Amino acid sequence: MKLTTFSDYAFRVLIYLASTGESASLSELAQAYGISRNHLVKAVNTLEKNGFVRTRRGVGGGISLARPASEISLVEVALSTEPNFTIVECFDYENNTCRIAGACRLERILQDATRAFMAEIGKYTLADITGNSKVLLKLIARSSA
Amino acid sequence: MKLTTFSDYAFRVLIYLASTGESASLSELAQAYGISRNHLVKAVNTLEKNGFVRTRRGVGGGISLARPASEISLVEVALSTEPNFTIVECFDYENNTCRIAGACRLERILQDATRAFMAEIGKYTLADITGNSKVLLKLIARSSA
DNA sequence: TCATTGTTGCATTTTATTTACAACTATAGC
DNA sequence: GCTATAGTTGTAAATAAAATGCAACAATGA
Ligand code: SF4
Ligand code: SF4
Repeated sequence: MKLTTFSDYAFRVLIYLASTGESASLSELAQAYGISRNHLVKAVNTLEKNGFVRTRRGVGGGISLARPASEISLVEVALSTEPNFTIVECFDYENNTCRIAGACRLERILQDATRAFMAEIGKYTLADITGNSKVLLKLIARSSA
Repeated sequence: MKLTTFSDYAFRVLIYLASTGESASLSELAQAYGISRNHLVKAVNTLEKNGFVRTRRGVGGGISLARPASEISLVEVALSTEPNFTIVECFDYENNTCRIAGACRLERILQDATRAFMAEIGKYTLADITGNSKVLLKLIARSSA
């Protein structure tokens, strides 16, 4: 069970933007985390399409938060970046082949468990996880030096 | 985010055994769910190694529960069949490359969320999800006919 | 007009998962 | 003991999903 690194990259972008409080270019983000610019492209794109960040092309452009960090719920982010939450095949009603789907009580339990997972993440906003922005930025600066 | 079908197959095996209350052969299990015998082999093997089922070779052999269904916690099963719960890369301390690991608050939140997921599953035992064994067996019988 | 910076779509590589297979060992019954 | 049954083991192939790379493009500000 894991999230895609795609989702995690999206989180890292948001964390960076909220920590600096400024806008940043794709290249800057890539350098900050030591990951290829290409990897970030899609993540940033998805964030933009879902209204979490604003982007501006051209000189002086870049990526910035579209709303205050305190209004960006972590669960919303996860829901929009993660391709799916099909924990078991029966969750995908259309393609299910399991013969006991419908009567299987495990299905419901796994749904509840997934909801519990989401609820836990939903307790926090981007602001909650960037209160220690100085430490975060220091770590990033040190590694990217 | 998803569990491997490997884990789900393990659950299906346990559900079947608990529902019939008898032992079953790999072939019988495969036929019951309409999945290839080969797929089940590893799942059953893992279940055996973790003490959930007992196996007997030879004529009249087969697979049966190693303990009462009421003593088989669903979370234990998931923990032993799922290859890992590395939600994000920093969970795997050895191979982590994320520069903010350690200071990142998201890490802790995701750990809590995972624990919440587990706790939810841990509320139930195999007995809890096979109270409707008749319905389950009927569904299986109908589809495998 | 130009350098900068994000956008888009596609191709490739890599990894994880799923599935298949075959030779092997144990068991029960005759 | 022989034989059919049934699980065991290790490996390999196929598939699917994710991760990564690239290049041509479009917008923007100086
Ligand atoms: S119905 Fe039950 S056994 Fe079948 S896929 Fe869903 S959870 Fe698994
Ligand atoms: S430290 Fe934070 S950003 Fe880095 S991998 Fe862990 S959760 Fe993701």
